[in-house]
Amino acid sequence: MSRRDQILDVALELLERDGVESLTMRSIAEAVGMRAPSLYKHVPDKRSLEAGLIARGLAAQAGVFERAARKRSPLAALAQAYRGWAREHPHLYRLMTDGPLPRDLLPPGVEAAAAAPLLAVTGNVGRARALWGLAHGLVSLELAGRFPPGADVDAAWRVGIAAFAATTTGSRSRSTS
Amino acid sequence: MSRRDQILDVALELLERDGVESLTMRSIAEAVGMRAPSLYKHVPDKRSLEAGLIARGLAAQAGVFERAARKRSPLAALAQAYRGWAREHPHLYRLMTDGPLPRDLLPPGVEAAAAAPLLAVTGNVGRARALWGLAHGLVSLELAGRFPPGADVDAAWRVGIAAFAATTTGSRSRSTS
DNA sequence: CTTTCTTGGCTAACGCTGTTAGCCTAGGCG
DNA sequence: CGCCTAGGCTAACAGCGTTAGCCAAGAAAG
Repeated sequence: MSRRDQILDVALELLERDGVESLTMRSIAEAVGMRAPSLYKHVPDKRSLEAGLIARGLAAQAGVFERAARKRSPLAALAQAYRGWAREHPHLYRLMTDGPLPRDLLPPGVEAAAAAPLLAVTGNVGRARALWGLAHGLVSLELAGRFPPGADVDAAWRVGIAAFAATTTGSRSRSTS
Repeated sequence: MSRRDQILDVALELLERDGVESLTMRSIAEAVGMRAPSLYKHVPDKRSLEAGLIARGLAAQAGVFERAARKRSPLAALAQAYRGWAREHPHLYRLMTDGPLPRDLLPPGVEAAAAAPLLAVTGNVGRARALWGLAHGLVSLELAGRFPPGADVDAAWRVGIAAFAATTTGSRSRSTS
């Protein structure tokens, strides 16, 4: 295992435990057992380090989503998988979704791999993006604590996926854009 | 106009022009015509200053959304108003939605005022939150540049609101939670 | 009218951030 | 054996939010 991967391991652990604003070059370095400037012998800058974490997150999502898409009611399973993964990795999820994707630093294909199951289940791009919007929006609002405490978030999800499920049967493959 | 309001004016202008990472205490102070530490004679800290901007954003949204909710097809109009406002004030929108709302620093009622039209149009809380999730998710993905360049975001919105419109008539007032 | 006190500016500085420059040492290799 | 590179180090810089402490102008009180 390369030193870079070891740094990413430590950084990921730190991120998931303490959140994104505790992920500093100095804290990572200390956890690895070196001083901050030495990190730059293995990683060009912090943005690239974060991109490494994002790539891992996308790869993990891809695996989870693929499995969900093979279940009996794939749309609901996918939605549940999306929300579940986000709640298990809230800090990583926020790192992945706050701010634009560092596409220039990502291994090619990893973004598409995470999106593929969603596209497969929904059938067309418009529906995929709408469903993605719904899922990301609900997750994002939930993680940010925007819903009042005690709000029935499950109910909102049920309403949302019901709406999409209805149009699945109601107007399947109407537009193929 | 109090000095605090004048500072908020300048900060808002700065935010909307240059984005959230250019909104520093020193840049605000310079634009106002003073040094950074002097800002603390009028504002307790940066978080409270940002809360002031968020409050203005919520108030502005409330006005826009109320007008949209009175149109002929309120759901579509509301969705369009939501997206339109976010695109007109992308930096403020991100400031408002990245991270949890500073509810302790917000004038009471302003959050509810912005949410009220959505609740009125959808009828019940579950639907309101699902639609909010959809709108926020699509806006957030669009502003973060998550969709590939040239993606038909309009189509995704059409699909999304169509799904909700369908369940409006199909199962109106089924759950009243 | 004078004295006192509050308001609102200032500079200097602290601890934090990411990052760079430059040094040094251990180990592989011709 | 000598050299060169890989990978550590310290010192430092600029910029961040923020605090301490100083000082002048003007209001307020006797």
